[in-house]
Amino acid sequence: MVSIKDVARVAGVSDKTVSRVVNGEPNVTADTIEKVQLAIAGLGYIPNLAARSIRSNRTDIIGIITDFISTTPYSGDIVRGVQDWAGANGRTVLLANTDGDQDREANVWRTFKAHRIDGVLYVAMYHRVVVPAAGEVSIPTVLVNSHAEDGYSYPSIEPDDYGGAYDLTRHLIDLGHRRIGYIRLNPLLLGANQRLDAFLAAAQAHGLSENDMIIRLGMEGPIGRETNYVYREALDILSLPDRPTALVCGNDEMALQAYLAALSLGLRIPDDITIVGFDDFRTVSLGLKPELTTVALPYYDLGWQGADMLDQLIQGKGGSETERRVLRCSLVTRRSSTRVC
Amino acid sequence: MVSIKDVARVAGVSDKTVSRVVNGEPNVTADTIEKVQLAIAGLGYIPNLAARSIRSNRTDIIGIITDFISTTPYSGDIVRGVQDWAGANGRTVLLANTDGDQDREANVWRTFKAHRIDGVLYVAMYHRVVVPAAGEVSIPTVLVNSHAEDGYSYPSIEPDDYGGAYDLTRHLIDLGHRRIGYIRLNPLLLGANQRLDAFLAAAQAHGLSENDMIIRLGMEGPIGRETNYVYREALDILSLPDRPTALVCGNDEMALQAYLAALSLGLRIPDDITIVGFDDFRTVSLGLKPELTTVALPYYDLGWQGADMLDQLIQGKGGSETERRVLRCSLVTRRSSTRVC
DNA sequence: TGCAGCAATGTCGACGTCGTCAATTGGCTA
DNA sequence: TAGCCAATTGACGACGTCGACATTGCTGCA
Repeated sequence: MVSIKDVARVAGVSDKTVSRVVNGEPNVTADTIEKVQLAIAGLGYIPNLAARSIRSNRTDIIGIITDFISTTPYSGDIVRGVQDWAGANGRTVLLANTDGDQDREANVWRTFKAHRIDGVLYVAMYHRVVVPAAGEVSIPTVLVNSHAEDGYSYPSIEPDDYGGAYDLTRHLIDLGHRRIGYIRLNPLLLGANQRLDAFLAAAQAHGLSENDMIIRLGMEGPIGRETNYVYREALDILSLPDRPTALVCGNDEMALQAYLAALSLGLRIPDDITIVGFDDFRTVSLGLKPELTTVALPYYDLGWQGADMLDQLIQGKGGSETERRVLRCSLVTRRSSTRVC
Repeated sequence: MVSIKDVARVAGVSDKTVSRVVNGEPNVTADTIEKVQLAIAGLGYIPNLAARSIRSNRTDIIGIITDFISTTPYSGDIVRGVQDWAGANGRTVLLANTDGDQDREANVWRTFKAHRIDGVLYVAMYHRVVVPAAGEVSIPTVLVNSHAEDGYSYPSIEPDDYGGAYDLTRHLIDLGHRRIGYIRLNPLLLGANQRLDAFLAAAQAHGLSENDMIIRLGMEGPIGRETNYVYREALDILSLPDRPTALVCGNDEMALQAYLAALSLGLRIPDDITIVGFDDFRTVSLGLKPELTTVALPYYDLGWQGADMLDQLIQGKGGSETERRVLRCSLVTRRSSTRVC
């Protein structure tokens, strides 16, 4: 591998001068710069970041740790957001996945520390934090899509599930729906309760009573191995004598099953039944016909802004150690929801 | 950060002896080993891989470059396969995405070279290769989910779309289907032609004529911004007077739209119409009711085995420079396909 | 003319690790 | 008892880069 000294020799200057040119330091003659750049281009020299890092104690590498989320379709966007931030800011991204396994997680932290990375984005599906302290030094960490357990304090960034679900519910009420079905997410998921609470709060705030709502559990069991009742429950709700006019699903994948149930009962969407989802998982939300009214989770921004928060933390900018940022989830109105006539 | 010398001081030995213990070299007293390990544990020492790498010229880091694929739901499994391989083999994974942009791609290669990574897995959706030679040194590279353009030779690993589509078609024929609809993928995709060719070959081999097949284009246009005709075409095919008994979709997302079209026409799946997909994208294939007969793409294995091939290449094991590996796609029979009565 | 002041460039060593080779110890043989 | 060998341990330098500091040469001004 060609080193800075090779360049120096070819350019007929000292290695330090090459270093100056490479790092854009001042006080180098235009003439010298040209000589050096010529040599660099000729030799195809690329600075060795490892060597640089052992001097500077910075690697410009950030790590992403994912748990189960890497098996879900969502994760891609978070990671992409981080990558794009990194690309725009001269950083590189190390990726590791734990599958929710404690030992693997401990290993990942060790590896990241061995690489002396600058910081970690911990992307989880759970309200849960384990940051094993392998040694006393710990790495700046931002939690993405989750927040710290009580008693721990890490900066975090999350979607505002509550706000999104509230807006969604009000959208339905504004359309005149007064009898609404609701199929719940797996209660283990962080967003499950927030979404349901917001639904109930919005409904009550607009004068609906408990009798106006039909709430069913769509899934339960450990993440990745849950039992799924969605289709059955959807069929059931939609077959009720006093069928609701709208059906809210915990997420878009549940909405897919609700579609299938509705269609197989001969119901038309949205004429006979309004169906809405949550997540704006586009494979589903745009794949369904009519396209699905849902709430967009800001996954990409979670990644991008999470990376930005992490950067603040690394730079030691004030206040970021405890920041808990929440990103808006915006209602996406499509053709699956309509006014009650 | 605590270094090997700190450990040496605490343990009362030389840095070299600590190095020996850390790397499991022979000829160290059990007594010394214990002293050193005690000091390591006490200080929380973790070896600095960057420093190690500038001596050894190996980083044990492999890079993944993705293009558009990172925006598709598939990529996750490939990446997970690579990560799991890396975890099991003591490597770390650097991740970068190009969004198909030439400049970004060139940058990514530069960055990877700057990190002196051992090799690259280039994960693409296209039959297309650009490996810009920034300088004369090039990094061992394996193409995943694509292969080299004519004239270039890189090792590659791909799914056997042809074989999978052939099996799928024969499955339908075995079930007695003699009139079959087919909705094509975007012709830009590598698998599109292979799947169609296999379909035609299997059909002809079993005595079907061109008149028995209704072939439509489901999508066209640049990746990520294609126009989608699937729902319309599915409605059209299913409304034909001599409706086919089975409908083959280019992938599972297309099958989703076919389901919706069929159901909205009041057809029951599979009683009135058999529908099959391709990919086994589980959000869809298991989310559909009845669950979808499809062909599983070995994405996870593509990642794992791709990483393994890359490792061979890095180690310089013979023959691997031109290997072109193809992985079987296996038919997954579920309830959406049934015998014609 | 002499010298301060500054720009341009170079020398040297340190970062953390490990390969090379030398030094030390203890035991065993002749 | 001298001599030898193997096992154990340490001293030192090199990897590629850059920070601290030194050197060189030139300009401008008293």
